[in-house]
Amino acid sequence: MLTKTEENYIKEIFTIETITKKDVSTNSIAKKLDTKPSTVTDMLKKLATKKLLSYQKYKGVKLNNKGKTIALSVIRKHRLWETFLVKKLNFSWDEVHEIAEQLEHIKSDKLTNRLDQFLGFPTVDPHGDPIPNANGEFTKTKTICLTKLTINTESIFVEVKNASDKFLKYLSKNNIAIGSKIKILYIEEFDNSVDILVNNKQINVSESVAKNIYLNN
Amino acid sequence: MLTKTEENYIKEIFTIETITKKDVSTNSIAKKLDTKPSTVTDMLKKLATKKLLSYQKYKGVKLNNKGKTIALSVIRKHRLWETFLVKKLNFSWDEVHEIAEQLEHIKSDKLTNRLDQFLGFPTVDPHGDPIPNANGEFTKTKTICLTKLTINTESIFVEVKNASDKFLKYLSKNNIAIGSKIKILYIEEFDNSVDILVNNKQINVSESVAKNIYLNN
DNA sequence: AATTATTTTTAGACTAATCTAAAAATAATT
DNA sequence: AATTATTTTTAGATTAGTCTAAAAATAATT
Repeated sequence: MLTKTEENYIKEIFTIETITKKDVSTNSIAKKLDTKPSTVTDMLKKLATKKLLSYQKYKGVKLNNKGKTIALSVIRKHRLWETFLVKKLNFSWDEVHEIAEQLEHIKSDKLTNRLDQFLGFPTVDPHGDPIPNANGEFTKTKTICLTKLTINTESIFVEVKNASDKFLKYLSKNNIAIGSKIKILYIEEFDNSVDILVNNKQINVSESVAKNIYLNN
Repeated sequence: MLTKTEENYIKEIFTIETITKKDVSTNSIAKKLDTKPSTVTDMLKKLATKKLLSYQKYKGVKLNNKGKTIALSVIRKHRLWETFLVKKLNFSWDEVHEIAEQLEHIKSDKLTNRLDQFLGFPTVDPHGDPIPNANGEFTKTKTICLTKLTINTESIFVEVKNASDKFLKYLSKNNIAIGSKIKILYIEEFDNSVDILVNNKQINVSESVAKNIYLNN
C-alpha cells in the first residue's frame, strides 16, 4: 500500500515523462513537487526498491508498468472527482483542483468505479483532459477544429495544432487556455473569422487562429 | 491545520466522552484506536498544547469547545459521505464505514456544505445517526428501544446502537433496514426475545438484537 | 582539454507518529 | 494499612518524509 506522498511522486513522474518523453530528472521532480532535490533522491531510491521505477544514479528515472498503472489510477481518480465536483456539486472548473488533489488518494476501487458509473462513464474531465477507464486506458478522444464546430454549440478547448510561442502568447493574452469552454457564435463569411464566447466575453478570432484551436467532439 | 491522526484522536475522544460522560482515560482511547497507551499519552500532550483539550497527568482528558467543534466537523463529514455512498452510489450500509473513514478527512468546508445541499440536507445517516449541521448542531429526535415499545404498536426503525459489521449483516439478512416499519407482537418472558412483524413477515429476534434497535417515539 | 557551472547524491539532523520496556502513580484487595 | 494489580507516564528507538550543507558527478563554456 502506497502512501499519499509516494502516489504524488509517481503521478508527477508520469506526467513529466508523458510531456518530455525522456527519463525524468531529479530536479524536474523537485521543482514540480516544491521540494528539495535531496528529498527526491531519497524517495526515488525507495520507489526503486518497491519496484515501481528504474533508477540509475545521476541518470534520472523511468516508470515501469507497475508504476504506470498506479499513476493512471491516481489520475483517473483525480479526474473523476473533478468531474463530480463540477457536474454534481456545481463547482466551477477552476476551483476543483485542490480538492481533487485530496480525493485522488482515497483507496477503494469499488468507490472509484461506482463514481465512474454515477457520472455516466465520462471520457474527459472539466478541463478537457482524458479520464482513463478502469483498465487504465483512455479512449482517444476525437477532437474537432473550431472552424468545423456547429454554430451555438459549446465545447472544451483541448488541443492546439500549432504550439508556437507567438500563438500561445496570443491565446494567453486573450485568456484562452486548454480547458477553456468556448461557444461558437458566428462565422464571418467575408474573412472566415469566428466570433466566440470565452470566459463570458465575446471575441473575434481570425481564421488562422481558429484553424489551430481544437475542441472536444 | 490538524493531521488525519490528530482528527481521529479528537473524534474518538468525543465519542467516548458522549457515551461515558466522564473524563476520557488513556487506555480507553488506546483500545479504540488500536494503539499503545504510551502513544496516546504523547498525542494527548500534543493536543493539549494545541489547546483542543485539557489534560492532567493520570486524570484523563476532556475536550474544550475548540476540540468539540473539530470533532463535530469530522463526524458531520463522515455521516454526509456515508449518506452519499448509500443514496447516490448504491452502496449497502454495511460497506460504507471504511471509505467514510478516509473521506471524513478531506479539507474543504465548501465541499462539505455543497455535498450537504446535494443530498438535501439530511438529518440522519444510513445508520440512523444524526448529522450535525454546518454549525455543529444536530436536531435530536427522541427514539425508543425495541425492548421498551408497547405490545402491538408499530413504529419506524430509525437508529442502530451497535453499528458493527456483524450486526448490520444480521439485519440486512433479515430484511430489516433503517426506515422499516416494525410492529412489536410479543416479548417472550423466558429469554426476553421479541416477536416482530417486519415486511409482513413475523420473525423472532434475540434480546441482544432488540437492544440495539431504536425506533421513532 | 581545462575550468566553471549545474545537477545530483551523501551525510547528518529534525518532526510526527509509532513502538517496547521500565518506572511511577493510582486503584483494588487482602 | 499494606500489598498487589492496573493504569499511565517516561525514556529511548524506529520509520517516513523532510531539510541543510558539503561532496561528487555531469554538463557547459571558455
